[in-house]
Amino acid sequence: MAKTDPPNDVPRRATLKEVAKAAGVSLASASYAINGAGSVGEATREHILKVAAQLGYRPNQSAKAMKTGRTGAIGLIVPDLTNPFFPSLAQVVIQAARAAGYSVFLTDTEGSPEAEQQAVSLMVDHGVDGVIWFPIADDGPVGRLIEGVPTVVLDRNLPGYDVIQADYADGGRLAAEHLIAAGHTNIGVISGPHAASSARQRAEGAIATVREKANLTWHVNNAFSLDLEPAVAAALETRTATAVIAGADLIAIGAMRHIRSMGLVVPDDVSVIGFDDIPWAQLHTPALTTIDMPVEDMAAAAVETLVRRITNRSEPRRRVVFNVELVARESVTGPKS
Amino acid sequence: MAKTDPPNDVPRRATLKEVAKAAGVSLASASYAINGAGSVGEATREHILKVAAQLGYRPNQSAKAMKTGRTGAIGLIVPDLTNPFFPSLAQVVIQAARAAGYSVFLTDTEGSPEAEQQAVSLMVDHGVDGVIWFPIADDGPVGRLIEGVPTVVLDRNLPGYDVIQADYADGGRLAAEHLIAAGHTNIGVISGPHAASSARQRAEGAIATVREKANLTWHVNNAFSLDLEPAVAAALETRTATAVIAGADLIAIGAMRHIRSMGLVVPDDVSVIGFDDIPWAQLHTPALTTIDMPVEDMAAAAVETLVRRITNRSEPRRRVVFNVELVARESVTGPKS
DNA sequence: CCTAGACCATGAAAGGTTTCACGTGCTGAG
DNA sequence: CTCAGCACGTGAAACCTTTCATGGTCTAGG
Repeated sequence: MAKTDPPNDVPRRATLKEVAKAAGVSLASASYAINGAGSVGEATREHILKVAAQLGYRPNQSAKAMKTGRTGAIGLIVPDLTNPFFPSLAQVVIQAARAAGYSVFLTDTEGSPEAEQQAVSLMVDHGVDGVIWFPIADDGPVGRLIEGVPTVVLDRNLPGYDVIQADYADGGRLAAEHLIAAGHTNIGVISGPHAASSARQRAEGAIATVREKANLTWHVNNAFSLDLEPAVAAALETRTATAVIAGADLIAIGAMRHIRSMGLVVPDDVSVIGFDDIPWAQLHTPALTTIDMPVEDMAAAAVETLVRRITNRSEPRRRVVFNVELVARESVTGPKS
Repeated sequence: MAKTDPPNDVPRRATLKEVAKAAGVSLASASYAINGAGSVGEATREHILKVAAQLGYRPNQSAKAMKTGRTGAIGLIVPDLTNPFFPSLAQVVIQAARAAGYSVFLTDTEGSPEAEQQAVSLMVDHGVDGVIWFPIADDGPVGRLIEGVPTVVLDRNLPGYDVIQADYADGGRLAAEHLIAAGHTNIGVISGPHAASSARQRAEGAIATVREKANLTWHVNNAFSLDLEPAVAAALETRTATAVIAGADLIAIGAMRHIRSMGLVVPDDVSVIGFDDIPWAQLHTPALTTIDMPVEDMAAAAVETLVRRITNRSEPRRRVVFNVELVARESVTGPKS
């Protein structure tokens, strides 16, 4: 009876040593040839490359990582994949990373700081060269863990990190102006959780402008997603506002559903404006007027910044703020006369 | 002038050797203590653990991987993150994987076989313990690359792999029955690209049933997403069908938009039924009747199967088929009398 | 009191790669 | 003709861990 011989269904990948031997050169030369570094004669290099290809050589990344300290992986940490904004972001990040030769660990923190903590730690332990982090809240214990790993922070201005943001305050302003220009004077604001600076900025931008040029009928915060907080529902039900600015498209959509369930119609009875321009926004009926930010550019900038920092840790910190713009659709009209 | 001293802004993580030295034990003992393997006295183990914690020791995964051949990472390959079906899937996979101690490399193949090829190869090179793969088409060159890496295939029945599927044919049947029960006799079918067996199954299930109990007015395939193929638009414009079965919710939504742009209303003029039950389906106006499959269960099953195969490569192949169900909403009514 | 084992602990090899420091042999300038 | 220097190659160390084989100490049974 043969004892368990090496399973031949799992063809071990060729090692560099084997390539070197097969090519009749030293390990060092093989390495140099393949990495294009060192000094190898043109003829030898080609020969080695040919042999390597023949053997189907693929470098063992773990070993490589051990020597170089580079894993070729980056992490992307987002709060909630269920919010369509994030897949859009992830898609571009993955694509850009791939172009730069990196693979992407994706993790979803489920909106919970504990999960965020755990996720990040798993990721960092795993050995990533850098992290793109879209924090749930402004800060928290996670910041410490990431210490030592190049990190670019999306959407929030965390001191000490590279930061990619959009000009939310201006977005809030734009939204308010748009409504005011349409003739609204009684405007309500629903904002996201104020633990997040982004939500604050959006709200503050809107509120400041509304206060200045119209009436801020009410302001509720801490709305999170499609399911409306009771406070939000209550505010909506006062029917005192003819227009609503929501801190996110998801919130806006939730609000519109609620409004409809009250027997009112958007935009005839109440105008609604959102934030993010998620893909559904234009698919919704009525199509949602919203504030659009250049996700693609932001994602690309994030990757680019991260790669830059990975390759040169002493880069000066960067903070890039992208402009937002209003995209007018059907969910806003003038107030009922 | 000091020559560039070791950068102290990047605190090198403690190595196991350092822990061992600090604890006054051998490297081996430290390793055993931390991994809970080998034989270490209770007292020593605790001491080592304490020292390790103090030093903030985190094992170097690359080194570990090199010895053990396990990277603790799995890959998830999906066609298109923009289709909300996939983020839902990804979310559960990531979560389940995390629970099992794995991190997830996510990659989006942009619906293109070349990108798929490149993505997979990058991933495999990177060293993943296994792959969950949602193929674009039924087969192709990628299959070869994955050879040697444990793989579970989602949605398509690829021979030789572990497979997780939903019973699409039955879904098609369900959709057709539903329409017929509502009184429709002229039914059109729009299906996805027939290169994908899933699309074929959906269509075949629907068509068989329609043929049997009503009239198949027309059938166009190769629809892909929101943007309708000209052929699809043309079919819709014949206005010969009072109900349409679409091979995916995204297709259904695209169709509804087109129908509306023709001045017709869903469901009064045309009933529409989709496939997938993506989150938008219920948010859409009118809410979309669709075939729901248990994404969470499928994702969890995929991870579980993969982990099983990783830890025991000689597991028998599995093929799990999940039941689908129809969720009735607003986009279907009886035909106009 | 002796010895077999149990129990702990350790040294050292191995795993695949990069890279430093060095050694050849040749070219071309003086 | 000599020798500096270049181009090309190589041996070996180092990266951090796991794990095998081995050795020492102590206990308990005979």
